[in-house]
Amino acid sequence: MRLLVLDGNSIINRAFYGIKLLTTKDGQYTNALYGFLNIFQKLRDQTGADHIAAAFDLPAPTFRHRLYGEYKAGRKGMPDELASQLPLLKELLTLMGVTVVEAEGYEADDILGTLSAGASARGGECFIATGDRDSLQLVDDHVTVLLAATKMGRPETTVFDPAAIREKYGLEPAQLIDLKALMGDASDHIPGVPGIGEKTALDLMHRFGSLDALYDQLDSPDIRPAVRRKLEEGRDSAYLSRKLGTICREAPVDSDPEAYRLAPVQKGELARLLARLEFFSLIDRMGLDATPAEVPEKTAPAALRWEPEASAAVMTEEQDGVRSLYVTAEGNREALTSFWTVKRQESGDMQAAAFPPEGAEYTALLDRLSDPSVQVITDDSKNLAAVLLREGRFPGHVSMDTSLAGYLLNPLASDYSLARLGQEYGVVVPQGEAPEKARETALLPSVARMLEKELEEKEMGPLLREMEIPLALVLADMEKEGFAADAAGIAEFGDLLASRIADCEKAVYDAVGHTFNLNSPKQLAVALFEELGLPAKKKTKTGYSTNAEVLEGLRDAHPAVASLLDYRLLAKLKSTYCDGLLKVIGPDGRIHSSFNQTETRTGRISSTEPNLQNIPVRTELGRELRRFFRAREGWTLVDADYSQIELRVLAHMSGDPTMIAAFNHNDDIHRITAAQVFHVPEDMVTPLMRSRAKAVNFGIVYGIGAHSLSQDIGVSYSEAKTYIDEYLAHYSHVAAFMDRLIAEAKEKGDALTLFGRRRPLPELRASNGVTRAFGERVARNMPIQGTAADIIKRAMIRVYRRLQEEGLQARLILQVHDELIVEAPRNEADRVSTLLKEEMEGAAELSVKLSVDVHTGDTWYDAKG
DNA sequence: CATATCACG
DNA sequence: ACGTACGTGATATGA
Repeated sequence: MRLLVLDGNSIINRAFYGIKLLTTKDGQYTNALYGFLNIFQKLRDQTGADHIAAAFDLPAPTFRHRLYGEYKAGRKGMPDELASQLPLLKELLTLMGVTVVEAEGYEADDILGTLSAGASARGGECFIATGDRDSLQLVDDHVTVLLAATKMGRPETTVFDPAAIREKYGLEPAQLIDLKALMGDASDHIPGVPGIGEKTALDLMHRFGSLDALYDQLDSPDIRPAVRRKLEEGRDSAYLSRKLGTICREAPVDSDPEAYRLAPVQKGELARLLARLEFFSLIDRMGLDATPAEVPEKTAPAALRWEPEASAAVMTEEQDGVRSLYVTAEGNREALTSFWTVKRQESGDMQAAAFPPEGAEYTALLDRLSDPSVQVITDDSKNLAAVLLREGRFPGHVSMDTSLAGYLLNPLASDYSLARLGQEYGVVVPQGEAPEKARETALLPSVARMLEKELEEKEMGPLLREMEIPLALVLADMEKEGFAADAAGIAEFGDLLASRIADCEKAVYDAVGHTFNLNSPKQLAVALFEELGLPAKKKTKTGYSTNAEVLEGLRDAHPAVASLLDYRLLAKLKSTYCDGLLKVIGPDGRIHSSFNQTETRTGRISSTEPNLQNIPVRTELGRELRRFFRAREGWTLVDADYSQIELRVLAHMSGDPTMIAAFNHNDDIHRITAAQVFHVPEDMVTPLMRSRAKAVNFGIVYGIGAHSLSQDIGVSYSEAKTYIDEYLAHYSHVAAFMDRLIAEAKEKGDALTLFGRRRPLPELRASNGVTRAFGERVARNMPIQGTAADIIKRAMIRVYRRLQEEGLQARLILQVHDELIVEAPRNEADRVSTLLKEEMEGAAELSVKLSVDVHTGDTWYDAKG
């Protein structure tokens, strides 16, 4: 018999503080539950326990509690974010067959004491799992404590049996009670003997063995007079502490381990609760088949019948004269692609079929996918579009894309696969012999219906159909086109960097006196702050910071620093850009980045493999790289970027007349801001004033704080605060708008863009002030950044259509948040420039004009104004 | 696999 | 005891 007793309160506390806050989409906090379950799994495997109990505090309700109904079991001093997880934890444990043990007026400790005593008395083996050292006094030959601690941010369990305690303290487990009676424990409100700390207490216990023996021999010459006096004065406190520190072993709970034999796991219920908590990985890890009981009847697929040979099936569903085609596609740029299609039969059963890219059926399928009278429902329209474009087809009419819909409904998630959405919406992957991909495909109709409904409720249908789905086609085309890169030029530039890097490296080693790994912040910190004795200014989680800001401050303190800064700059350019880009130039001499449409929390797109949205521009040397991004022979690049789009969005959304007037005045906004903040005429604005005003303008968009602004522009906190106050006084509608954004986000639980895109803000309900402040900054920033993202998405669709309508060969090839790049035959360049400006400026009707600057050139360097 | 750093808007 | 402006992605180190 092996009994594992969990100290529920202690472990959930550790889990809560050890893992950053997590919430489900409806705002239930889950981080502590997640951590607890992971620890639990580990402990169960480690101990091989067949009997498990989980003990929780249940303080006796006081009169006041009863009177005012404020009493909440075991929640003393607990933040709400944690308290709300406690009942769910007990439910989870119960479903896993674990007995939850509580006794009114007793703490978890007392239950640990009682159960371990019971097990010990019956000759069984008992493990106590806790994060609290108190329980060490319970250790004996039958009782082991597994102490959970966090070392260097990593969870670790230390095993304490009697030998381990002897080794660590030189005492028997039971003597730990007396030890604590002497030294006290601030966290437990045990006073101990005032003036006696851990060292003295341990020494006294080693020499006298117990509290009683010590006080019996208080006259012993072995005790220093100062210590003796403290002991005399603290006698009552010591004995009181011993009483307080002794864990009760007779709590009114069943002490027979048999009572805690693991009950059968209630699989269905458990899976359903875990799904509600969005712990999908745990469902798999626990070997539960995700079979929630509450499958919406209308959308529940029956068992999937997999008929590999039944490929001639017609995949359309006809309703009110509209033909629908459900399809998922797999493949990538290089590999051939097959389609999976799904059919809902008369009987309601689902069928999935694979179409390899050959034969008449495949061609027939392509025909249907290109037919604008068929509405296509898919899980990934960008991929579908990519396949069709590669086949030289034009994509037809996609009416639903489950990943894009899932993203609009919750941009905080990270997985929009059918399998994950199915779990979220209670649609089950059918069992059966079919391959997993086919079985997942069968979820498509049900998941699509569920998402459709919720999307309409949240008024985001138009966003899906008129923005995201059309954009997916544009992105697919951009990925297919790619951006021509001059590999030889990049390689040559890399060689140049390599030699300059070697020089810097040598200079640093010479200045420091020995070689080390310059890329290791850890080794670098040792060299700078220990060996050279330079002042360390900032700390990171793991040591001293060596970032550019710190180094910049030390530039003149030691000759190594300047070389080091150069090294960093050059090494970054070489490794990330030269080496990195060379790796991803395709056989066609072009770089085909992936544009991800479901990645960001604000609605922006992101670019990966490689990231073409962070190619250097701010330093002259880095900017050189853009010379290697070029138009193909006989073509040119047309680069168009919005001027101050986020500030214009702010002017519009806030309706601030001063700011609107400033923009319509069509002048330098940072200069105007400077004039107003610093109370000078516009022509008296100095470059310094302008750059500070610019920082304030950015700061406002980011949800400014005076502290950060002062750091950014290097002025005092109070000066930074003055700037912000002046700013908000001048643009008073902006101030009111920001307050309104926060109030609305708090009320609705979401931040919203002008076009109705949402971002849930669980942070606003946090009790932690720092987290809440973050939520407020996001509530201010997301509507602005997100609206700007919406506008450029609209612009991309308009540009794409216009190029098509006008029969131009020019193609969109890149978007960098406020910038679009088109590659055009030379003779189209002028038309394209005009077209870009018109479509981008016309992408939204705001109360300020949208302004776009256009430039052309053979390389990105030349085309970027 | 997390952390630090740094590239972009 | 914390943590200091919004949003991303790639690289290197080191547990």
